[in-house]
Amino acid sequence: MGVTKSEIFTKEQNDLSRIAKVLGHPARIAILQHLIKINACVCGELVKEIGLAQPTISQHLRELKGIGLIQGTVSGTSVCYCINKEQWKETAQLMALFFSSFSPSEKCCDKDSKC
Amino acid sequence: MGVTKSEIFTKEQNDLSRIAKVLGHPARIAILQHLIKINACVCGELVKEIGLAQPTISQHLRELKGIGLIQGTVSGTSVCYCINKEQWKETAQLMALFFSSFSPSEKCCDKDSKC
DNA sequence: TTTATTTATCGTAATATTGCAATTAACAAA
DNA sequence: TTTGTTAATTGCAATATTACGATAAATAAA
Repeated sequence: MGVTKSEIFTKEQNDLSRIAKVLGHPARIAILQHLIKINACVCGELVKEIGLAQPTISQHLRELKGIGLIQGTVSGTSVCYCINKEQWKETAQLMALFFSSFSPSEKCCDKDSKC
Repeated sequence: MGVTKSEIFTKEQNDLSRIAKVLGHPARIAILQHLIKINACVCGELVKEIGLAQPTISQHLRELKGIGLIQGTVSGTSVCYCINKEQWKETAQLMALFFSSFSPSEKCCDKDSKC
């Protein structure tokens, strides 16, 4: 049915997967990496930098804005985008917390272990 | 057109987004969290634990296996799943590296900064 | 062998995503 | 005002994802 059953999951699971989903496209990773590399604002250069049409970039920017990872400031006819420091930190911590929740133990799917 | 233009992005961007995409569904986060919580193998319990049909869970498990985050061991008629330690560590490092690539600087989209 | 159990696969419907051309909106400069 | 520039929005086509019923495959138990 193409529709995710969000209601049967916890807020944490939905929050984390929402962030991951937005990061789940190479163009959006590329946009973030470019904003980081330039270390300041970028306007329409992203369209040239990434090889996608302007409406497509605009759409990806909106999704990144949707989870707060970037922010845009209007400056004349152009818009400056940059990383949102606070949200970046929060998101990084959320991810780090998730990955650190697993600590390897010996008994797992080994040949003699019973399930 | 619904198809991602992977060829215009770097391997790093494609790898990272591929992982994020798989993590971008609450059911797959829930599966991982349950495997972590049980700290050992789980077989068909996942179907009861998560509220989705058996073919749906099987499909999600296949995607998680696809990026190596979990592994399955056949045991009689059932299959034991657990976290793949090595891949988990590697994935965690890849994510951590990405998030640590941004270090906040002062000049960014502030009212007086020129783009 | 027959039956039961468990998981993977197939097929399909509903919905979501990706990408772009065309257009609109907003502003700056003549 | 008119013209040009930049970015967002709209509309649409192609493809992907999600979910599940039905079925198949594999093994265990009777």
